[in-house]
Amino acid sequence: MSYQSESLTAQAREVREASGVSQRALSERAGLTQSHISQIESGKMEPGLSSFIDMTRALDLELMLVPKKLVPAVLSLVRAQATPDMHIHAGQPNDKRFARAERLVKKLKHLYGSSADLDRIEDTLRFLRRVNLSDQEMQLVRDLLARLDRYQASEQAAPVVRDIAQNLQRLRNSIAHAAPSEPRPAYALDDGDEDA
Amino acid sequence: MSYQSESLTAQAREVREASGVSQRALSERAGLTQSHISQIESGKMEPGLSSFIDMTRALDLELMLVPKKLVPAVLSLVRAQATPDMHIHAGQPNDKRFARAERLVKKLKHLYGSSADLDRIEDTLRFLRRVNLSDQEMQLVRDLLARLDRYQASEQAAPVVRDIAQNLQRLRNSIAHAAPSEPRPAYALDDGDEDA
DNA sequence: AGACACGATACATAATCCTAGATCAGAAGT
DNA sequence: ACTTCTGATCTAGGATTATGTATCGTGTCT
Repeated sequence: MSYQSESLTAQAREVREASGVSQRALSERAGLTQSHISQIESGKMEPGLSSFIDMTRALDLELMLVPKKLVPAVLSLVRAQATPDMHIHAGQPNDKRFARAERLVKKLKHLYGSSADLDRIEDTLRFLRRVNLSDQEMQLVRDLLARLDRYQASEQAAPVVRDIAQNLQRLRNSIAHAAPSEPRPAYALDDGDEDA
Repeated sequence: MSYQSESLTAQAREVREASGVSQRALSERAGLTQSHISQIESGKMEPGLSSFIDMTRALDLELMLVPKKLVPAVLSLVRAQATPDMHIHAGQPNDKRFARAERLVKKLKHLYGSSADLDRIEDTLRFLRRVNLSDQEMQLVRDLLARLDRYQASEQAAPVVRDIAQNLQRLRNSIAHAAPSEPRPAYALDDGDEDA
């Protein structure tokens, strides 16, 4: 079973993992089952072309046909853009966003009293602030903070806040546990446009 | 069934046709059946990923995963090479002459086996076909093709074929290098127009 | 320890790919 | 007219994919 597609499926997996998307989450977005994705990624089964397209599109990738001669050029193009920053040192306008978020949390604590969840959020934000985030990760943070902003006044903010805290922490963990020296995904993961 | 892969399969078909390869010839090289290829190309069936890879590799194409963001860049790269210069325009009576010539070459390859020279001629013809030629240039091509026609049956066609190949390539190079189109596409693509 | 999310695996069922033939109409070449 | 080559279709049958659901072991977070 020396599949010639192993390189492609491996790339897809790298991108998925680098983006912090679980097989289950991906399966929803792509319209496939988790078990299906697992088998594809581990090379236990050869996907149909359309399944693979569904899967990669959900990862913000496009499957393209390139003349063999141009493969090296395309590769270098992709790699160049692939790892623009990642953790390397920090930031910029994001700082403002974090500052705003931290102020918001403080205000919430003042208004409704501290809660474990709010503490957790505060904590995690402090951590995330000094890590340089990929575009995708930053997008996630942005979304979560936007949600926090939206629900701050709501009556039943509690469960939402809890969910946000969880998500932030999950992101933190994925970064903290990312294999130390090796794991730069070698592939792109930035998308970054479109907010919804 | 609006498959999301139709664009890819259509592209593959274009390349196949542009290369003058029949479905049957391709089916041999790719290890698939002709009927299979027909159905894939006409969108009547969705190929498996590995079938599609077999098929495209036999066409000197690679299936690559590209971040959506880079798609336009890659596309322009690919187009730059696909269209060496293209004085654009013109599908005229010359087309017929070229078609005939290409068939002739194919026949020769079939009869006497491929040779580097025949390959070169085939290649060059494909290029010249889409270029708008001056009367003088066209005259030259006409003469060369006539010679090819004349000597095809000859015992010692080899040196003649070689000479024709050389002359055609010289013409091609003069056209390809004349155009000042772009300084440097940043990714050189030299499609082998160096003389040998 | 208990709860939970992760990926891997198992299994039955449905769906479809893919092969291996043969055939057919159309375009070309002889 | 006859031959040859092209791409499109058909038939069957065997192989593989894909779904749905459920479970398992591992690790992490409460």
